[in-house]
Amino acid sequence: MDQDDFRTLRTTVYSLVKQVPRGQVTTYGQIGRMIPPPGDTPPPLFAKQRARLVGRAMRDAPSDVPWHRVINSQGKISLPLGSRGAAVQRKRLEAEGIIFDRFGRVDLDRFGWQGPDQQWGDANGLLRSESAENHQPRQLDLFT
DNA sequence: CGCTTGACCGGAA
DNA sequence: ATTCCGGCCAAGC
Repeated sequence: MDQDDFRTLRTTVYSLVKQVPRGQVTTYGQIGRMIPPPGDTPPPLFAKQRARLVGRAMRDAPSDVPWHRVINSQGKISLPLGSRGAAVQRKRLEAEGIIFDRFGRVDLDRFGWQGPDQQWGDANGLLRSESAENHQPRQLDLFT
């Protein structure tokens, strides 16, 4: 994983995020799971999340990337509470029709992106099936 | 250089 | 539900 790989990885992240339609959201982890592994990386190792990298990529995303449609696995905005960015993100999402509950959470079952269509995925060499399964994060747990 | 810091995440307690 | 922990990894200091 050298510098070039990293650039490629970031580019992939951006192109993926660009696929998220207006009015829907995705999560850092979901994007992270769709990134193709760099050639020499053993799958088990790669299977680990790269969510943090996605977050970092969003921090300095080009203006044509809808970074605001990426939130955390809890359905919440991840920027520091009360920060400028957090307010902007929420405002943009609400402008797209996304609803926040009183705890600042978005219902991922309702607004969560289902992933790029197979067509696009194939054309862009994305991971499929097991390793890239859409695996929507749950907000409900098994006990309640 | 080494050490700390996050727009993270899932599992365990 | 909430907290904690280990794993992640580029950036900043």
